[in-house]
Amino acid sequence: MTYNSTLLRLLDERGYIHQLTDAQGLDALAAKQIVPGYIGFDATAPSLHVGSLVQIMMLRRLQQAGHKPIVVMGGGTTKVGDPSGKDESRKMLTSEGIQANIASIRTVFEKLLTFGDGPTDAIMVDNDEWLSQLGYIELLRTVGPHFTINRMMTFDSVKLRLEREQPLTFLEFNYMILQAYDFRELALRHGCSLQMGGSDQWGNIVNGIELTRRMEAKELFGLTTPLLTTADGAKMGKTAAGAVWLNEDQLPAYDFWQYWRNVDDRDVGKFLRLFTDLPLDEIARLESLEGSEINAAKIVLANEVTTLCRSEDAAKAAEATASTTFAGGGLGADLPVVALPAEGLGIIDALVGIGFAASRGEAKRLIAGGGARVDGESVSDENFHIAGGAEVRISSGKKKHGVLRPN
RNA sequence: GGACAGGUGGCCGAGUGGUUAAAGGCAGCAGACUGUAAAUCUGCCCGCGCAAGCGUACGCUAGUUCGAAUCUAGCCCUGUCCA
Repeated sequence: MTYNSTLLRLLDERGYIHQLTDAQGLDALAAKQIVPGYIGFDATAPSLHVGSLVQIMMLRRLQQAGHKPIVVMGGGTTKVGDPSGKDESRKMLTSEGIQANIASIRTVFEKLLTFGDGPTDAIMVDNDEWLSQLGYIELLRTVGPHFTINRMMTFDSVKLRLEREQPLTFLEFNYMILQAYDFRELALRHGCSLQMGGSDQWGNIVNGIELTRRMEAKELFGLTTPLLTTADGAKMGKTAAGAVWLNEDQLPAYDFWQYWRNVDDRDVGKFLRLFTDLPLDEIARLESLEGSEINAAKIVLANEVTTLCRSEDAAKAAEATASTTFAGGGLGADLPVVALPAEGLGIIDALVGIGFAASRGEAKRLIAGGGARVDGESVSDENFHIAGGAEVRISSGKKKHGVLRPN
């Protein structure tokens, strides 16, 4: 369908919309007034990773379209501890830990959204503010009657667990109630009328809408994004080194840049639309590049996203490092560096030291497989000694490079 | 509280006394081919050691045995059904 509001047109043409509860209703509302909309985020780690970037960008679009983004941090839900994790994740975060995480996560939002007190300025709230105030009996009496177990059992999150015979705790079962409660609370406190989220949040969002309709007779809207996977079917944001973190102190800018530079050909257009502000005709042009020319589009993607999430300088530095490292075979400034003692260093220690191998055994396997290089030359002798005194380039495979620098 | 089924490496999943550091798959790393892509093929994939080897590891603990992921007991956890 075609939309009248800037908001839905923008979200639609850039590929953010998967499901929408009431397209006409939201379209009409967004066309005539400022719509405060929110998305909830986890506070379990000091940084979000690229898996959350779609949601963050959607808040940015909301603001670009003249509406008000509300970032909801799940401080309250985090406090409870996420029981869905496997055996090890029983750790309960302390309040201080959660607050520190929220502060750290906020730095990224500040790059992508404009915060303040204005009508379309973004705000950040913590659901701990209201969730920790809830009394159990009170909650049961007020929201309890609006949920039937019958219906809760039909939600995918519940159904899948039961079908796979995996444990589903009462705590988790209550998540959807708390989430629904959040939406109502935000509607009352901030006039919030839209909740967005990943497609897995659909059920939670709908619950919030229904709860608020029943309790407050207010009409709210929900919108979900498509589940973002890479072209080869993997979930976004995982690489060799683990998650692709948005915060600089969790992942150096050069590695962040490299993640986007190495994206699958088929994902380039989609990612440009979702993760950059480039105009659509420009994206169409980049996307149509074929063969090795698409690499130019990937560089644009990497630069744009790195600029947004980190800084323009970081993007430039990363690109410069990449081009001298890959094209010239030189040493870029952004490469990881390890000190090279005057007496030199064994190849194994060098590989472990710079983090290309987790253990000495792994370093040896890398060497045996022909993947270890010093100054571009493959090293097959695990006793190889790197002479001290001069800067040396060390590589694991063709993509991971580092510098050994005399100290 | 009871009956039954189960708890294996990052994940899934074989394995019921020695030839099992544990089949197979996925994920990951490297090589070849390329475009710092994909697909494909090949090798690697617990730690230490140049190596023979050593140390850890199959929910936890204690046993049986020359020898246990495999047998026994207790405990913890999960599922299904029952109270």
